[in-house]
Amino acid sequence: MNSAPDPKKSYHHGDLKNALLRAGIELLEAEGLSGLSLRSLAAKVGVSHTAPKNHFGSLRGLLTSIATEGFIRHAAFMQAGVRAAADPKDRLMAAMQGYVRFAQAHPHLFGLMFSLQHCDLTDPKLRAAGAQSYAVLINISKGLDWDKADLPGAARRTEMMLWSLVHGYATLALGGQFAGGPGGGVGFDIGDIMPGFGYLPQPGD
Amino acid sequence: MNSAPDPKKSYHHGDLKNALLRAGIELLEAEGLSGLSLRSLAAKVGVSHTAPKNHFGSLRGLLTSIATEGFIRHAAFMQAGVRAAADPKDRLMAAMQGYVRFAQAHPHLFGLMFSLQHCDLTDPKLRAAGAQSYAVLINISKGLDWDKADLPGAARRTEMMLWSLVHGYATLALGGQFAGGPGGGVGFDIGDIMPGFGYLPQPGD
DNA sequence: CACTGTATATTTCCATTGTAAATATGAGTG
DNA sequence: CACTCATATTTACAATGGAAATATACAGTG
Repeated sequence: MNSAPDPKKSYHHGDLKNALLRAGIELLEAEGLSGLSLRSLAAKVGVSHTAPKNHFGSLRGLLTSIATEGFIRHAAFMQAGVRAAADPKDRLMAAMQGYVRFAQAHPHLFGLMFSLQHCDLTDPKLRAAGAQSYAVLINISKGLDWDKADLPGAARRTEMMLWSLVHGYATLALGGQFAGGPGGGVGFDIGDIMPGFGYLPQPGD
Repeated sequence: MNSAPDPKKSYHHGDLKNALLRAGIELLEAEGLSGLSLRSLAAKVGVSHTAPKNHFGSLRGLLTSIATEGFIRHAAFMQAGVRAAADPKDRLMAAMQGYVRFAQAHPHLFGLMFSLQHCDLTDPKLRAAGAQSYAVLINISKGLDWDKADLPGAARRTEMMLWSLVHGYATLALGGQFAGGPGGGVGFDIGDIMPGFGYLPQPGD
């Protein structure tokens, strides 16, 4: 009846891969990347120390899967804020602040998601999940009017500008680069450093 | 007579710390962060595998020192471009492009410099070096006129906006996030996604 | 010069980690 | 029931960071 069998009773776990994934994220968020090893994860779940490798191939594979799940949650987190907003201006702010707040609430996960060293950046699932997060920004950037809105490739310029701005802010704030120390006060919100935009009429308005 | 004694002749190297630092950066840039271990570095320099620990305390200490040197080079690289530029608009572009080009030319070093996990972010020398890079952006951002230039804290807003934008762009481009894959084409230059600025008269103009 | 203290470097040793290979388990199928 | 194969475990090994003890040679002092 239960779709998830009792993990204690059987030699075969039944849902070990998902259990490892969930526990892996918990371990990452609790102890940071250095606290998440194949062996510590196995110990936490209560299986042999090579079990994770069976499901993820390697530590790199595990971290790639965790980062993928991170992007899924990241996109959903932003999207929830966007849905709750009324007008284009609020939607824009909701997405940007959602981006930053996710990073602050899950610093280690966020760090892993954009790490250039720990994940397999060519993994299709990871790329697809990352594209989903990007897609949220693409959507809210439609119709934004600024001084590059008349040039060729205006839409792509706007997306890239927004993503660069919010990602840079989130990353630098996390590292305490603005404050002179990790965790120090930042001084300004993402909204305070974002250029003001007008809005062009969109199909459907 | 030589300030750097022949490293082959003596039991005591004489300048081992600097030699380790230089070789460490080489190793990092050649093989990535995973290829830079205390032991591989010691082997490259030709000393015992615990010698690096004597000078840097730990792997973390070594990486922190390398990142510090990275910021020094980063700031100098940007500053050289700024000095070669004539007017404020060129200086702005030179600093921004210098930031991005340094990241592209030294991806592993750049990644380490802004890593949240490998360095001791509280290290005073690291923080001072990072502040030097920030200072270059602070200087070129003086007098920039945009739609936040009338609000309180305008100067700090402008600095943070520029740094966020250029840092986000450099990071995302390095990870291939714009292109759908690592190393893929980006599409637009940093200048193409930067808001246009006016210039306010500065003391000394 | 001889003696000694100290910074520098090496040797030895250990716990942890990722990974490979061989082995064991048991659920599903005929 | 017997067979099969995905799933897990056991065993083993090389590499790493790090601690502690030891060796080396240079600088200062008599």
